[in-house]
Amino acid sequence: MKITTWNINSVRLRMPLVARFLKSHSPDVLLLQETKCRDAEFPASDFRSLGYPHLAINGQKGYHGVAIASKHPLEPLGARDFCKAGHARHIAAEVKVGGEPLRLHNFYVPAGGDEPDREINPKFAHKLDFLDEMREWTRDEGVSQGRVILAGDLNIAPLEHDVWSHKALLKVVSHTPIEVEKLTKAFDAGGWVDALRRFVPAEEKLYTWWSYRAADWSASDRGRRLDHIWVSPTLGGALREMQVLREARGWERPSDHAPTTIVLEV
DNA sequence: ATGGTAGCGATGCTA
Repeated sequence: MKITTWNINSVRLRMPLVARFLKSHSPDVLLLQETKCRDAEFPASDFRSLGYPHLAINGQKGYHGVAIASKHPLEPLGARDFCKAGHARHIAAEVKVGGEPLRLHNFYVPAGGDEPDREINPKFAHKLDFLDEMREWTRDEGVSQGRVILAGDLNIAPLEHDVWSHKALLKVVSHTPIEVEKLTKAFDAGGWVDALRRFVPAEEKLYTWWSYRAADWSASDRGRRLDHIWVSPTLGGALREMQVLREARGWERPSDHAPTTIVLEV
């Protein structure tokens, strides 16, 4: 079972890149964030043609938006409106593998704006509240019980080597101590396994995102690990492979995020 | 310390 998460930054604009990725890597399931279109505008027929006819979509006009595309039938499990903000930032579905259901939660956590102070920046306050709700939801609803994957653009790089410079980014939204603490509490509440770090030690750099604003993103290599795949305790032993497709960041008119994939033996 | 780019959709907001 191969599962990819990718912040696509407009699914309509980048459908050719999605097609290129699906044809070359053929994941069973693709989780997308920042689709940036209403459900009626989602390029469903393109996904059907590519062999991904099963879709669970939660979109909105212009901003945010998440989707799950699958080769295998999906059982929709709905979308939670975190913080009652009316944003499309979560979608869940179940896919059957070998007769056993595998539950998928696809997240797009708020980026949080520029100023890391909840008193003066409502977007940062929203991000912190969103993370608190993720922890409470995980704890109170037993979200990580059974075969479950929580993945997506979590917009936080929690470890020192999830960013190009820990020291330089301590006051930069995505790597501040308060965000890291709240994300870690949500992670601990589920007993989740950090699937990507199972394959790359904490002492090694690992990024999934490189800013559009760099003159040469690859040469400067000032990346961050903003995209994550967490698996439930039950699935930890089933992890076999991980890949961050860095080369996709160098494709024509790319997303600023790279497709990030795990393989599970289930 | 600063400013740099991108998408949506029609002006500034979000990232």
